[in-house]
Amino acid sequence: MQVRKRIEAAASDMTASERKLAATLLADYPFAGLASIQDLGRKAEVSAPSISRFVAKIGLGGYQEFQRDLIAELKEGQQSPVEVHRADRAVNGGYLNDFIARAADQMQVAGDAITQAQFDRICRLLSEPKRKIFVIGGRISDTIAKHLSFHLRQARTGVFHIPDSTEVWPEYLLRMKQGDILFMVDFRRYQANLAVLAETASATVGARIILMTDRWLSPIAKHASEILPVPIESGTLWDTYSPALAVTEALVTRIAEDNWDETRDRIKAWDALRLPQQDMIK
Amino acid sequence: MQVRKRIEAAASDMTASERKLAATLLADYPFAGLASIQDLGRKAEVSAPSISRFVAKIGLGGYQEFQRDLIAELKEGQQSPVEVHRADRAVNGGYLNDFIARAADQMQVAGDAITQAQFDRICRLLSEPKRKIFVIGGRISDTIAKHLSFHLRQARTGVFHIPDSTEVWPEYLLRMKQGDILFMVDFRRYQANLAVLAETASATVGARIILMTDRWLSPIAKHASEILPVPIESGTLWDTYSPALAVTEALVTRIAEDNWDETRDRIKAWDALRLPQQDMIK
DNA sequence: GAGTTTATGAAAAATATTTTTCAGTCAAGA
DNA sequence: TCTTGACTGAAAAATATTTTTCATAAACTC
Repeated sequence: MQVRKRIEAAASDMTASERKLAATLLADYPFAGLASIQDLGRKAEVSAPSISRFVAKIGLGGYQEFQRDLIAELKEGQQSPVEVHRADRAVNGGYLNDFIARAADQMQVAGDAITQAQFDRICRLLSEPKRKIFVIGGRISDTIAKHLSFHLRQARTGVFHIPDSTEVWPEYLLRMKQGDILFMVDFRRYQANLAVLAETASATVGARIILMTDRWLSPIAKHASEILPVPIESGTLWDTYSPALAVTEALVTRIAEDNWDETRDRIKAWDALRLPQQDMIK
Repeated sequence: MQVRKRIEAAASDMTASERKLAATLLADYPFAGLASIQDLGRKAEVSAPSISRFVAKIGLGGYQEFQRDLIAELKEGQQSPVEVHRADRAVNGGYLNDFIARAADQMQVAGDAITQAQFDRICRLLSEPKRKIFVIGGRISDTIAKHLSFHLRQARTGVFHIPDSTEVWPEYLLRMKQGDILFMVDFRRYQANLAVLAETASATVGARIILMTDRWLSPIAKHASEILPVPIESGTLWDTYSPALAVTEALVTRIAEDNWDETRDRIKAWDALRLPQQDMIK
């Protein structure tokens, strides 16, 4: 139940100081309740014990629980940017447009959650030629990981995409050296085997792990030295990976731009090898 | 100064656990910071002392001051969410945000370019249980195609992802019946072999081709009965596939929602088979 | 590879916060 | 006016929270 409702429900049966308290609380709801019990006491001109009793009276376990509830409400009620946005353009509707608007908003959120410095740092790490780069993702998110490794491979040497099958993992682990990068993408419905891989790579080999994950943080987080948090809630049945893809693309594009000379040469060389085969079809 | 800005400002000079902390904080800003230092520590997989030091580093007097600031911001922002949001955006620029803004624009374009009627029609085609669905993409765009087939497979039977290697294609072609769907994703640097596949499938087998492509229209277009045009120019060195992914996600989400009962059952059955293996790792 | 620096968390200490106890106050009724 | 009972806050006690200290581990440098 909402805290506000609880207060209203108990209103008929309140003492003088409790009413003072209730008024103070509701006058600046829910922020007044976020101060310490002392501060709130001062503000409402009521002693701390009265507050303690009040909180018990409205059926909560204690002042801390009371605050937790308020925060939860606030978070809940926090009008998501999506809603704000949608109100903005109320007109255009349609399933697709709606979906896209949400995805676009989540992308914005991703942009805000990743600092510029972090972005630069990760680009730099992925650019250093001495480090090898190993890339892997989860069942679904491997598509994102593939995108990364594919483009990274055009910009530099030493990029390996680790296959799904755990059987060949040791082979890749053996190839890793200290300081090499293991870039992992893991979104919810985290895979236990990826966590094991992370553990091994960081503990045994000394690889540096860069993790792209959602806000609940995959268990890999504890081994990671860089975390790229990306929102994935689309407000629908399934998650959206568009923000993750956008961030990935931003990374690889930046890296390619920074190393343009090498990238251009590599693409050229690569095309020369690929084109003759391209039309080969039975 | 906003706490978020403080974090960004200090980002260049952070240790590993501080970065983890920053990521956690920003991923669920500002609510993550409203928990107790212990809880936050648990969430970010970092010790309480590290948080204490972190808070000092970003120039605040202590955890309590940090929380007070967050609450003040929250209260501030509550007044006029839209304005605050806008203001935020304007300031922070940077490569990533810039990139994301472009991608978001392109997504809008995609939304406008696909009519609601077409979107619905394609969803319906992909939902009809009698038609089998074959999916394939180009070298890079197969990422998008994989996403489609993966999710589609959760909503229905008879979904096949055609592998890269041309050698096995005939096998798939033999399996196709008139009226089956061949969903192809092909962006510039079109692959000749895909065009051949399209030609064969439509002329010989009588499959219906749905094509997702960019505005230059892949050579497959002439065989396609539905074309989903998606913009891919990012204004940078490389193209962006975010709009394509967003459209794909919109499709599969809509389809799953429309066939929710079946989808739910399939996912459940699927999980039952998958979970026991999930932890299987050497 | 040895030595130095730096970062980290466990434990202890310090601090802040909340709850309980308890004595005083006040109002209502005899 | 006295008694009774409920309400209140000061102070103490109990808790929870935060910060400091310190030993260890990791990373970096020469």
